[in-house]
Amino acid sequence: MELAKSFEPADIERRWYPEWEAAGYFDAGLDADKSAAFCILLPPPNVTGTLHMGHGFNQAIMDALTRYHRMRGDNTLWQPGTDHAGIATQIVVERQLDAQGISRHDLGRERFLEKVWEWKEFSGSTITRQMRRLGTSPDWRRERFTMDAGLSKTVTETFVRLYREGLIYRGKRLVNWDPVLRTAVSDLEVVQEEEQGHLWHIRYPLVDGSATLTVATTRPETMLGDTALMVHPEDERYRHLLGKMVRLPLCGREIPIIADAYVDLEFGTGCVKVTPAHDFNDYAIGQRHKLPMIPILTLDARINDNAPTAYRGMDRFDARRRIVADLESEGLLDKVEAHVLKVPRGDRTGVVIEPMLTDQWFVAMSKPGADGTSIAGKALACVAAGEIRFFPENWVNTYNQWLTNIQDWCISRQLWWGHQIPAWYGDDGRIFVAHDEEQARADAAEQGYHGLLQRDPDVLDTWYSSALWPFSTLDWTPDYPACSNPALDLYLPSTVLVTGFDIIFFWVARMVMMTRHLTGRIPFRHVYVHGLIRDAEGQKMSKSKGNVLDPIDLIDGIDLEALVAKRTSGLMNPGQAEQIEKRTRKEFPSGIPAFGTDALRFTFLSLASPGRDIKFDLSRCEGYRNFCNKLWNASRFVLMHTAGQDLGLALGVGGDDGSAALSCADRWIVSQLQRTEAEVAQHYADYRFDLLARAIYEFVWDEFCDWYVELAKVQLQSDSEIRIRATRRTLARVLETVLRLAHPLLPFITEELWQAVAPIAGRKTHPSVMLAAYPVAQAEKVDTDSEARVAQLKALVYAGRNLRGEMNLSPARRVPLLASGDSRLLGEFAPYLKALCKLAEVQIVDELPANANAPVAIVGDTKLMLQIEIDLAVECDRLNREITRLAGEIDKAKAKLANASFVARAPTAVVDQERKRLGDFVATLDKLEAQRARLRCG
RNA sequence: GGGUGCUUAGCUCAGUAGGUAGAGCGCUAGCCUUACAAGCUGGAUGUCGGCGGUUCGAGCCCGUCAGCACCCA
Repeated sequence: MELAKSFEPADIERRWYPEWEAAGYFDAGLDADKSAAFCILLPPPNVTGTLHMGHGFNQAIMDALTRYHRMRGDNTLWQPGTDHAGIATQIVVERQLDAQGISRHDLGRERFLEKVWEWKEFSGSTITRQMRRLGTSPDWRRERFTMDAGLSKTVTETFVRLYREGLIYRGKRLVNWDPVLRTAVSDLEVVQEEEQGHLWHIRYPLVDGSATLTVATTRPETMLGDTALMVHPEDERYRHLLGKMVRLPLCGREIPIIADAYVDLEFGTGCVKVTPAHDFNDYAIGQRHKLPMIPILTLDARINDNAPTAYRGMDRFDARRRIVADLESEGLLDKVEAHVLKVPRGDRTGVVIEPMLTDQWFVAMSKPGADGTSIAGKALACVAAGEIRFFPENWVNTYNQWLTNIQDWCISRQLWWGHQIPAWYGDDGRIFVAHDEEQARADAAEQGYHGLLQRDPDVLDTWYSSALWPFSTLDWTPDYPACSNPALDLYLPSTVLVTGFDIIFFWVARMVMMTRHLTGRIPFRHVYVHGLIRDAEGQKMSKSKGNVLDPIDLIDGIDLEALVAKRTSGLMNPGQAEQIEKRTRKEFPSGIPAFGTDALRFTFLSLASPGRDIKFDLSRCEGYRNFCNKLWNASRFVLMHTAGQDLGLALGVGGDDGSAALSCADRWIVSQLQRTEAEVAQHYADYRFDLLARAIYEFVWDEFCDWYVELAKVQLQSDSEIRIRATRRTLARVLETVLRLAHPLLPFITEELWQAVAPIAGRKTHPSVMLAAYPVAQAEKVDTDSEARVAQLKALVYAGRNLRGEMNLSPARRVPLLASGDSRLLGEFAPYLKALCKLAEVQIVDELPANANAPVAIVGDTKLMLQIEIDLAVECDRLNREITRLAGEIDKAKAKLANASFVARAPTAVVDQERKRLGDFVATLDKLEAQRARLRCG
């Protein structure tokens, strides 16, 4: 088979993926006889668009793990699927309709949902197509969607169970309300952002007219709903006013002055207004002091009829301006200060969130369930007990801290896209939670209600169904564990969850809580938490910043114009287009070249250092594309010298042409390979993909290509057929092993090369490398003798090359070398030295000629002399520099050894090592000085 | 206010038994050496954020300060 001169990924990728998939190689392993099972759940991508770099990163890791375990022979499942992403998806579709001038209300719920399903089909298939481009190997036949019938059934079942257990309840509470979406959102969906605002100082007159109290507020419009003023109980300034009434400006209502230690004496005037219906802290205070709650906003954040007529129907921000103006004209505005405050905004819409008193459904987090422990308590316990481990470990703190201070989870959303809440209401307000309407009706009849039933129109928070993902995707049924299935038995819990730290709360903690509570099992054993992919400047990638990269564009390449067009289209704020274009043209003046999937994956894995975000660096990607090319060309070399040749594969070990024929170099590279294999296994166990990638990179490039292949070239010139065969065999087998070793990181190139190399190496055990056995280190092949000898050889080669460099010899110029030292060893090394140092010949002598004006290098007991006429001054200068350097090292070593404390307290091995270093330095120095004397340097 | 992480070569980052500071990219000199110019060979570049402590010995452990980033309230 003839390989192209350089690595061309596109064609290879196009060919192999469909073949793997069609052959069923990704299918779940369900072999009950195997002891090991490995499972990863794909964090289901949202069906809101396309994959981004974060997905690529996340999936490169998961696919490496999956392929690794599959090759190790474990029962293996990578469970794929997508998430309906309630709010996000509904927004996308609504925006599309908006562009046609249609609102969802024009369509009605049913037709709107049809539109969303159409979008879901389109987006879902885009995502899975992109995943295929990344070479991922999940079991596509098991693909699930959070709103599939089976998963929806699980949602309903668990909701009913938790309701009956008293852990899901409905109630009127103050919740985070997004007035644009007109839905409640959970605490996690609100981001607090620091913004420049104002602090308005407003005068509230006492009813008795004796004085006015000044209150500082960041939200003057909420005063319409004030039901008290509040001061600190120990605040001397106000103590005499406690219990008195003030008149609420603009409204005329009389409200009391109360005391509560919550008040910060230092902030503002030390006197604050209390609006229990529109502020979370005030809500708590209102309950403590039994204050009335007066909501003053409608669900779209306009002033409602509880307010004076003048403000009714006004938008909250218009009302703010108007109220401030009115206060000013009444002389009640004391002053306005600039003030930095935290503004709550919806993470999807960016709109200011309004605390709003509404009826919602909640999951009780810290209330004990039927078994006496709470859902959050269970989640804390299984991590504390070590059943679930985090990598890196310190994320446990974040997890614990959140669960310890957790609030009840608001799970109802006033949306259409999602799982509709299985609750039906009677005309009398009674609630019947049931699996379906029929059952609700039966329940109602049993309780004596025979009237109309109306289903709750709301849907569940997307994360509710996501929380069930570990078992819902494995076809859990309500009869579990009495009734199960092989996949559920094998893969719950899964082995490791691979995810970014940004969804530890949203998803990880909730999966632990729900899975543990509902199935009694933990959802997964390990949680590998990785960082976020950022742009080259460390900025978060986002459409609005115009700095997103599409992983597919790094694979296929993209020209500048297309990239600019992509980044500037569909912006929420088209005004940003110009700047985005400018930046893009500056950062990618010639677009992005095609790196191929393997290079991209290798880049992701190399950058996956724990506890660190990733500034994505295109030059790294380029470097790993070059690495792929290196591997490709090394394989070409090996194939050139082995294809159609006799490798002596049939000959037994120990025979004439068996392992006895292996040279020192052959044994050395095999030995290094074992060490690399062992190292790789350890890095997989520790989830250190950065070190893993580097171990493979260094073995392939630094040891195999730079050294072994060069040494093999010499051996292939040997006149011993036995030696040549052994070399061919070593080349082929080491390469074949490397291809298997690297396959989980570089699936495509390794497959393509393995198909050519494995048969030659006599190792075509399977139709695909992804099914072949993963290499396992064999301790008996570690050969410290040959390692030491090759280390010596390397040192001589380095010394020879260095001499050439120092003497400014052109690489084309071949010169003779004289060597003195261990003549047996030098005899063995001579052919290698000759080739690797580009020498005309290597002559082994007892003593170097005394009076030659030639450069000499000292390596241990060996002296190397290049036979060239040189400028005496240059060589003396070089010797002097080397002598000075050594003298410095000797001084340091001597000082260390003269330190009695060091000799007495440091471990013997360290002291011995230091003595040896000193001895070596002194010996080398002596020889250098002798050489300098011979040359009669000045 | 509470918490976490980071600060090592020009850039991006490794350095997890405390024992002679590393890689890639970039820079530089020279090479189309029959696997690879996406390459080969040689070279330069570091008060390991500051200060203090523990230790025979600190990039690594402890304390403290500074700067940056993020999370929670």
